[in-house]
Amino acid sequence: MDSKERVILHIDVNNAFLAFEAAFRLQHGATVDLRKIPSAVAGAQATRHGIILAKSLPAKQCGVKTGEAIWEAKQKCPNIAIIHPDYALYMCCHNALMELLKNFTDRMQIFSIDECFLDITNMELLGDPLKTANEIKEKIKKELGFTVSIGISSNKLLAKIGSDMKKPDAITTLYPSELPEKMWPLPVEDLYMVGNATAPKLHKMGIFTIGDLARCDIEWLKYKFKSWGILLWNYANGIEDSIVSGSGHSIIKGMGNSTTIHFDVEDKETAYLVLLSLVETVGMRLRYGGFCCRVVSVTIKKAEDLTSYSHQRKLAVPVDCTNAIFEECKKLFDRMWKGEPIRHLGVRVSDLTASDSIQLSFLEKNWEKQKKVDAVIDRIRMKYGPGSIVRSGFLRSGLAPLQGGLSEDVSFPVMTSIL
DNA sequence: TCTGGGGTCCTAGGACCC
DNA sequence: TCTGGGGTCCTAGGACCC
Repeated sequence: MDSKERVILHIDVNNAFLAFEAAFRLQHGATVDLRKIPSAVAGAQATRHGIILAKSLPAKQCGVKTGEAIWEAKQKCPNIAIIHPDYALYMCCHNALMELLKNFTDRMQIFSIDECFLDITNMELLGDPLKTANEIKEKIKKELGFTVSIGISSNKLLAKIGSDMKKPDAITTLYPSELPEKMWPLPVEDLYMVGNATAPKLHKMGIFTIGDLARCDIEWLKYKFKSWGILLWNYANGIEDSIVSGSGHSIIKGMGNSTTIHFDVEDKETAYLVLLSLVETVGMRLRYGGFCCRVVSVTIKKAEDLTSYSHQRKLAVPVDCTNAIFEECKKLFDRMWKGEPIRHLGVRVSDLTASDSIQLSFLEKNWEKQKKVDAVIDRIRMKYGPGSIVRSGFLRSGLAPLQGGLSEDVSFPVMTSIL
């Protein structure tokens, strides 16, 4: 039995955040299309969130790069228009896009806020895959007002690489038979999973194109990079067979919340307050999802050199109480902090279990009373908004009492090395 | 006026057990 | 006069993605 070749599409919104803004503004009477002038979506400099999140083509032509600071972008492109991000709008656009795509097939995997895989195997009734892709592309442009790039292949990896090859508003096929001609001449850093650390190492080994990597001895790569080497070799040869996993099925492994504080934190009390604001949100998300966590971790990013370090601890019993998590965070923080100025703090919980299946332990502090308090606070915030109940410690602190989004916005199955 | 925030997976080393 | 060796769990850090 030979299994039939699959047909996979990868759909990728071009310059997503900027395109969402542009489309929304045009629909609401704007006369200028942000995509046609030098522009970018970037956070506020005053609160030290000023990096480029998305940019227009004219800005890109000036040399503006995603991830760089606003002042750098302005040096290259003095008249660049800066727009502050509106994540609620982006989630609306995301939802609208996914709704539209659902009409083509339910074999669909949401990959990020602006990316999606469709499995259209056995849908010949729609005609040639190119025709289907074109139909999707035009429908999105007409109904949602932004353009996408689509890659077509027989697996997710190649579809994804394909969608990246021609932009914007384009369709590219990248079937295995096309690899020598289309993919192997590309620089090795264009390969999915070859990042800033791996690329220089490969270069040192004389590997500069994806083809160089594909023709490498796999044993040598294995020796050099362990399991990573095998993955790289497979990817360079277009080998990848994960399924398009239907939306919503992926199991969440952990949740985190972190923030760059708009001033350097130099005392413990302020750090505690920031940690609490982060835990408040994580705790609510945890309870909202019906989870308890067993591992709590705290990350500190130093103001001095922007490097970070973290500590974590596994608890004897899973918890979901804001205070329980906060207590642990404080202990972790005390254990690790050496007194240097802090730019950024993060809290993360993992090793999640369903909250209805946990056992009470007589050894750990009993959090039953706290659970009830959390439940009441959650209900009030759900009904009257996150700001309706605030801990008094924040009142004159100049800090936000809750940090980070309360995401009904599904956390995405996000990128793993096994696509 | 320096560089965000949300994820996943892998590895190495130490503790501890048999 | 010897320090083998396998296994699991835990933690810190690094790599990658959007």
